[in-house]
Formats: sequence, structure tokens, C-alpha cells
Amino acid sequence: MGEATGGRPFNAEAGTALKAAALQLVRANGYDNVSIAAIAKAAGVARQTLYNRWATKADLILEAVFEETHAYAAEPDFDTGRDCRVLLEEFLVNVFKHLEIDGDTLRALIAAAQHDSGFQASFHAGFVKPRERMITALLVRAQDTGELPSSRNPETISTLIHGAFWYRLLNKGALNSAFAREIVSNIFD
Amino acid sequence: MGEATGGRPFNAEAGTALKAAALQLVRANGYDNVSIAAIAKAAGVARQTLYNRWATKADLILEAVFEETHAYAAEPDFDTGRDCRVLLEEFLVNVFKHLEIDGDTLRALIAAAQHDSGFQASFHAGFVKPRERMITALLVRAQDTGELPSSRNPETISTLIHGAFWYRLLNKGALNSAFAREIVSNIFD
DNA sequence: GAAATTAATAGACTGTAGTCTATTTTTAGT
DNA sequence: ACTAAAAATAGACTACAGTCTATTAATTTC
Repeated sequence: MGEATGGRPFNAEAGTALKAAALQLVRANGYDNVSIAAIAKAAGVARQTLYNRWATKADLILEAVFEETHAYAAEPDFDTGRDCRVLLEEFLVNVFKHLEIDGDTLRALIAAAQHDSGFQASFHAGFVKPRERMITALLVRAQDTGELPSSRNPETISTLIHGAFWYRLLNKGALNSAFAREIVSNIFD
Repeated sequence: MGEATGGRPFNAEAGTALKAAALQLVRANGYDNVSIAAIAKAAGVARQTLYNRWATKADLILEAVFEETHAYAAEPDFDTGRDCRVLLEEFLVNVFKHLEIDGDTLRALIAAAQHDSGFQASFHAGFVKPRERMITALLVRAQDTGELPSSRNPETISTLIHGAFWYRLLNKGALNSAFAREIVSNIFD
């Protein structure tokens, strides 16, 4: 059932062009200053074609940003033999570096998730949760190596860490390497 | 300069009715399902009258919620001789109790702040920052009493704590007394 | 080829936030 | 009373997200 036989195929170029146009326009003008119509026009495509692929503006932008994000929030490499606190600090510095570029867009996506529980679910499952798990895993390892007291709960600490930078992001506080150092030293010391 | 002489005075009842109608409708139907027009109509007032007092829907709702909030996020009382960790846990439990009622509204206000930097500024100055300072003050005192190691930075810890519950709030995680206990024990133990 | 199927397109339509304008109402000062 | 000032009201207007419909174009299966 539901096996598609026949029918006009998706135009792959249209999807690519939409993501590229979306990312470029949003970075240049800000999420709220870019209309769906403008993205479609810049991509040279009808507005409805966009809605054929993504349910909302937020879904499109998330996908566009997401594809660029793997480079930044890569899983920390455990096998370099370095301390977990160093790995955590590096990870945070990388994330903050990405947020210099897409932080405003991320803020807008977090806001969009508050209006739309469908988007909230996919944002959380595809973006938020995986990053939370990376840090939890790192903290579990830190307990194995004895860097982090076993009295701590890695999941709670992970929530504290993510929360801290969400809080800074949403309140437009500074997200720089000094803050990364602060977080790490207040968790590990 | 700017001294108002003459002119029709504000109708105080209109403002009161607007806040009451706004709070009631938003709690019943959710922020995004209540239009400005519906609030004005419920208050028996013209739509423009609302805009004469508040710049945006968010400003109105914030004020309406804020007036009910003092009861919940009251400054912890330092003079009861109890441990700071107990005071912090109680404070968090009170905040979470309020969020059972207005958590969805708060989520919507945080979202609104991401679209509107004017609202962001007043939300931060009037609502966010004062609560942040309460917890920072409590943590400073905890260092005085020796409950919290002096190696910690109270401002950073305050950010971690607030961040944790913003993160839970925005991701629709549980905000209950167990979470309050978790936070406190991972900060103090 | 013909039929069935699905994408692409164009454009009408709805609902809402916020702006703007013109008119009327209520007040203070003279 | 009269005037100036500012609030209240009614309603037009813009811009946008998202929905819906009808038409046309590109495919696969038979």
C-alpha cells in the first residue's frame, strides 16, 4: 500500500535551490525578514513547490542549517587520550563558533518550535536530543576516568550545560570561549 | 517638558479589563489561539485602545502574567536560619508550580522575545534578570555559609540553573519537585 | 500510445498583527 | 464658553503564513 507507481518525480534541483536560497537570505536578512514568497522567488520556483517538501518555513530552514551543522558539532573524539574536560571545552567552543553564524537563526527556530508542536517534535528529535546525548556520553566517560565525581548525574549536568547556553543564546548574552571555560570549570572543579 | 496638561485621561477600567480578559483567554485557549481582536472584544473595548497602552500582544500578556507572579517567585527569606540548598529547592519548586499554570504562556513570551528586540529588552529587564539575581544572591550567601565551594562562580551557577529550567520548559520536559532536587543536589554535592 | 499518478505552477482565499487615519469624547486651563 | 490636548472608537490598509483549487507537465505501467 502507498507504493508510488508512476507520477512526475521530484525536481531535485528545486529542493537544493530552495535550501540554498533560504540559507543565504536568512543569514543576510534574518529569519523574520524573509518571507516564504521571497525564498521561492529567489529559488526560481513556485511557492507551493516549497510546501510540497516542507510543512513550514521552520522545517525548511532547519534542514538548510542542519546540513551545515555537522561540521561544527561533530562528536568529540574520545580516542585522543585527552581529558574529558578539554574535550568538553573544545566541543562548546565549536558550538559557539557556529552560533556566531547561525545563532540568530537558531533563536528563531527555537521560537518557531514554541508555536508548532509538530516542528517542535522534529527539531527536538533531529537536532536537540542528539546534541544532548553527546554531552551526556562525554560526562559518563568523565565519571569512568574519575574526572567527574560519581555522585553527579550526567543527564542532569548535560541539561545544566545545554540550558546555560540556550539561556545565553535566547537572552543574547555572550557565547565565547571564556563562557565555555567558565562552564567547564564550574562543572569539574 | 512633556508635562501633560489637559487631555482625556486613561480609562483605568479599560486597562484592567484588558489584562483580565487577556489572562483568562490565554490560559484557557493558549497564547497563539487568542487574537488581539478577541481580547479587545472580551474586554469591551476598541482594539486601538489596547495598542494605546501596550506596543504588542506580548507586552500586554507579560504585564498580566507578571502581576500574578510575585506570589510565586518571592525572594527567598534568608532569615529563617535554614540551609541555602533548602531555600533554593523551595524556590525552584515554587517557580515550577507557577509554570504548571503559566508555563505555556511563558514559552510563548520567550518565543515572542525572539522576534521583537524591544520586547526582549523589557522582558529581560523586568522579568528574567531579577530572577537571575535572586538565585545569584542566594548562591553568594551559600558560599558565605560554606555550603558552596568558593571555587564556584555564583553567576555562572545561576546561569546553569536558570538555563536548565528554560531548557526543560522550552523542550516540554518535566518540571517537578524531583527535577528541583536533582538540580540542587548536582550543584551542592 | 493511453491511462493513471504525482509534481509544478498560478493564483484565489483566510486569518492575524500591527499601522494609520478620521472622528468623537473627555478633560484642564484660560 | 472656548481652546488645546489627548483618549476612545471605527474601520481601512499592508504584509505574511498557510490552505485550497484548477491546470499543466513529466513519469511509469499496461
